[in-house]
Amino acid sequence: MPRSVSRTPAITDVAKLAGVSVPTVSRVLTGSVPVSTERRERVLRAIQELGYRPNGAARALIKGHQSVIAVLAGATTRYGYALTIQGIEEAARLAGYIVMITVIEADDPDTVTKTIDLALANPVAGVIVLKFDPAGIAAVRAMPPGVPVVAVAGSRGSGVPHVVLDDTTAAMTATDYLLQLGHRTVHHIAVPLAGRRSGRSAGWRKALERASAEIPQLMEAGWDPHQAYEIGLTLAERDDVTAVLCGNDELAIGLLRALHEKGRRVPEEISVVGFDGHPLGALWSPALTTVRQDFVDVGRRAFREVVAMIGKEQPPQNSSGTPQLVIRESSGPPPETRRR
Amino acid sequence: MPRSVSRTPAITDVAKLAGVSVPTVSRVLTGSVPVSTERRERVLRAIQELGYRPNGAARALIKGHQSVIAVLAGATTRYGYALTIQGIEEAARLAGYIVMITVIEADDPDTVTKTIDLALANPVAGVIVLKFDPAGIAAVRAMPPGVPVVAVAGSRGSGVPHVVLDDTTAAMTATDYLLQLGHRTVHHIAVPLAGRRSGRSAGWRKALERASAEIPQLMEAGWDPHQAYEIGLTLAERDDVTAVLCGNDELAIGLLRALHEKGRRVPEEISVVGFDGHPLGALWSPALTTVRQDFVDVGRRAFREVVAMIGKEQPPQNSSGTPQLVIRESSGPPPETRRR
DNA sequence: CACACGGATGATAACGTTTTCATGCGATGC
DNA sequence: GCATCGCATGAAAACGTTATCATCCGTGTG
Repeated sequence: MPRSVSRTPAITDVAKLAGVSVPTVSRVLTGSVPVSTERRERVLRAIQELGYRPNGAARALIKGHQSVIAVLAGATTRYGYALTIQGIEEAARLAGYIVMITVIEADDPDTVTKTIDLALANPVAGVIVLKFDPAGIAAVRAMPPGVPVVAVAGSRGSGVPHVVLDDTTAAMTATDYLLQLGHRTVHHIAVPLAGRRSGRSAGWRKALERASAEIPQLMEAGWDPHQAYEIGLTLAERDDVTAVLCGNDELAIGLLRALHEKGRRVPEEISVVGFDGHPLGALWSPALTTVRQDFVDVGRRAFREVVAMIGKEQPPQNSSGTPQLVIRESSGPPPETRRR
Repeated sequence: MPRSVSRTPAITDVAKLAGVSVPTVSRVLTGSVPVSTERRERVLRAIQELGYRPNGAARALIKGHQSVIAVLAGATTRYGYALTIQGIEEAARLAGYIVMITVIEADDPDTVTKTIDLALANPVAGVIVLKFDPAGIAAVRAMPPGVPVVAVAGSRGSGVPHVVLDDTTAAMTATDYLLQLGHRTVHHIAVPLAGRRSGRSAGWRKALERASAEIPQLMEAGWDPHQAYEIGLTLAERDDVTAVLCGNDELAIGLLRALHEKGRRVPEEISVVGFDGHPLGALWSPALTTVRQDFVDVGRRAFREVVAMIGKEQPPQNSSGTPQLVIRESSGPPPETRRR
């Protein structure tokens, strides 16, 4: 009979029931040192009987080394975010780590610090910050020193190690593609943070500059595709717009809807290119041309990097994933070219 | 100068530097007992200087009460899954808890048990299982006794407390709606697990039975919208199909694409209704009629339930969220009615 | 036969924090 | 003016586990 009904069994209870010492039970559990078959079986039987389960806190305390990776993100449900987290989780699980998710909702320093403190109140081995938005930037800035931290971002940054998903190159590829089709210039509906430092907007601008094309006013949308829809309604009235690069596929789909409602034909009159490779983009009519980004892979790389930091090892060579232009139905030559 | 560069500072280091006892530092940290202003300031200064950060494992060990909630899920990126996790995370963070995510990849007992053991090797207060698929069912089954666990599912189940998202009612609502429009019957493309116990398929069947309508063969698709697309290609050839209820919005969009390619008009010839309320569904052409489910709310409810279990409190009254039929462009009366 | 050796085992220390208990001290009540 | 009380503080115990060290026993070697 267990000594106390209310208390969860501890290793001492197991040892007592099995008639062995506490360290022997521990040895059976960890398998670090051989234990005679007879005792091992007695111990296992006692564990079974008591429903014993080692206390993780005590384990973590003595081992000093933690096996939890904290992920800080401004959101979890957006396509790129969710996929990156998936990559982190998968790599972590395979390596025997567990991931903790904490959403950074605001970007004012106080709230961010409070949220980070909550996350870091638990024993974490390292931190991965999804630096895709202002909240992510604030999180990186608010990280206390001494904690291994890696940022995942669309472009390289300073302060902490960055694992990048080369957004700049990706946006240049997409913009170049549209220019080569004959478009005079390419308009751009950007996701937040697009202002100055977003890799996507930077790549778009750089490609236009290199081609000496006119650089139109950047249109900033939020994350909500409806905002791109609203922008699209006004864009549909303009006949100087023949190609639009969107900051992500959701925005592109919002834009497509607006153009459709206004009777503008895609790609005959206007070409639309999205960003990310959202699976639903392929099922639109017209199917969305996009730049596929390997978010899962960047998540895996971030995990490897943070583990290397923990172990003070040399980080693995940080190949940034190659973006892939996926040409589908929503892009083509501009109307002028067609008329020729 | 800190004593050792390599070691992270502990509470003893703070106490030494501040010239107070260890418990006093602890009292400053927890605020449980008043400390004289002078000492409090010395302690805070020492903490600042050392960059001290309390060890969560030691805290968890002594307090006995953990503040980590483990979430077990078959996937994280699918719309409903991601939103449920979002709801859990939000509620948890506000209550001072942190969530750990672990994906259950396979559904064979061995792998599942191993994954759960990995998750439970950490100090967790309770577990929430997303029982939306076979992996989730396997996880619930493999949970060791003694751990507070709540399942989130589309229909009520046994064994552990369930927080439900009344899929059955939702599917009945959608099916009734289509029948009332005049459709002779409603076809159904189901998500996995649809076999016998899925609430969605059950509701669809029940509504047809109640209306004494013919019950067509259920078509089972995976989670990939392309499978619904494939099914749609064959469905487009049949003229006995006038209404299709899909197991989720992604499948519905795959179906819409197939019908569009085959030149079948929606909703004039065929009505399509999705499930979940995916934001992109509203931007399709035609905009997708769907049954919106409040996943975020079910996540919140699951969290409250598991916290109640931990504290042995009476669980909050478990109102199952009311599904909401969102009628958009993809559904309408059947062709016969229109001809009249 | 004495001795070293190796393998299994138990006693004890250690991890870093909070809680409990005891102490000293100034203020208060009779 | 003495006993009592409350308050801030420090010493020590406690949480549950693993690591370290010593011990014991059996075996092989000289």
